[in-house]
Amino acid sequence: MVWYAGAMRSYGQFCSVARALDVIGDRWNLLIVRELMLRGQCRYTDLRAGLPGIATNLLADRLRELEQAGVVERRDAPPPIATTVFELTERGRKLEPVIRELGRWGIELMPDTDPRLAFRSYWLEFPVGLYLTDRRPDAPPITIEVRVGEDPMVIETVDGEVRSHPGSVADPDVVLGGPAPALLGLVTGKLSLAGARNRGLRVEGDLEALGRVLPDPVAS
Amino acid sequence: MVWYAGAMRSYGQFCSVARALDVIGDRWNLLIVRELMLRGQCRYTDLRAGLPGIATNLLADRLRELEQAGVVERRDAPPPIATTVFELTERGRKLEPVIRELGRWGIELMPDTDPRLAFRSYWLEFPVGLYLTDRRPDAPPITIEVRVGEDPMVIETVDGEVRSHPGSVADPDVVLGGPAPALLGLVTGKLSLAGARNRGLRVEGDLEALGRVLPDPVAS
DNA sequence: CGGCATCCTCTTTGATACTG
DNA sequence: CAGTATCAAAGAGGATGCCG
Repeated sequence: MVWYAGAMRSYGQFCSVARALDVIGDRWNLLIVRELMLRGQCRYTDLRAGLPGIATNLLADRLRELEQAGVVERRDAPPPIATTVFELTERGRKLEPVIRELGRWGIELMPDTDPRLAFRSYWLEFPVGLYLTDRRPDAPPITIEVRVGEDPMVIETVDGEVRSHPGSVADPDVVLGGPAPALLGLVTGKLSLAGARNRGLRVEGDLEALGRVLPDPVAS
Repeated sequence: MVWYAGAMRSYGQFCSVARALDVIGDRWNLLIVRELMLRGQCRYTDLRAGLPGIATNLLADRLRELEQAGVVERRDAPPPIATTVFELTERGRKLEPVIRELGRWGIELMPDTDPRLAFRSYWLEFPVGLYLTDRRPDAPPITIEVRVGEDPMVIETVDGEVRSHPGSVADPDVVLGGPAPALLGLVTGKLSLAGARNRGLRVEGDLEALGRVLPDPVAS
């Protein structure tokens, strides 16, 4: 069967914004890029797990289109693994500012609470990178383990920067748990520590280490 | 008739990138924002003119959704004008970084030539702001008139910055004309002045003034 | 005119089932 | 695991009509 890979509907405008949207403006496309950006190499099944609700044929279509547009690369992993992995190309990685600005803009639209929404812990990496800063870069580094959603995540101070990534850590300075909206409110400064606890946040460990990276809260 | 304003399909994810796309991810939405950002207040008909190909019912639907989401504001202009105008709200204006990063990313995907694409001269304002700089901010200001597409546009140096806006100017230092791809190539540095002329660019006036704001070309 | 609403057709999406 | 096949529902595109 031949069908010329989607033909890629275009706005037909000589404008770089419109051209960008020709390529990554279709539904799901930027979320596929988000997944690959946050998790690196992904298998087809990993992507499905991070994109709840996507139809499997749509994911296959989109990956083909993004590959053709030079945003995504497909590689057949070597023998021991024997599976296909997808990852961003250089062009795809250049979408990071777009995704980050979208995420920044979307923060104000986040619901205070809605238990029906899907959640993956690594989605918190964007707000963590945007809102947390190390106020005492010369002090010894700290680590915070976040237990929200399925998999744990680590926040750590490295050379004055605050990084985060999936995974666990031995003997963290702080352990955070509870519902995602409470944690997000704490990270963005929309909730104070007390306010976040009211919303179900659980905090164990060194509160001073936590305060070192949190922004000043603007509300309760 | 009741129809609950589009119900606004959602990805259903607790992620600010997904939330942003819930609101401005639908087809045409970001281009509507682009139009309002570049042109300010617009009438319905102005928007249609800047969005060739949009179905009229879709534009009406989208404007209602964007209004409901607090991105766009509708105002009935006072008696003498007696028409409705649309403009961005504060939240809408905050989309500027998103649009700018999209435009930056899309530059590399622009075709070298394609006469079938629609074009409006004010669409050049994004690349102008991204690529042109005043290399001699202390020298007297200069003005460049661009005659590409239907309406003229002015580029001028103001306090060391390069600004652009629709309109004309008396006695400009340089007048540029010709096909849009040639002008874009010149602005982004993908074409030298000679290369742009080969592609149909017309230049009249003070070449030195022009060189003062252009980037170093990276190719011919 | 300016600002839509309706009607119709075509394409895209979503849900589910099935396959090498 | 990495998709393809199928089908119903929703959305997009185009033409036209309506009303102040």
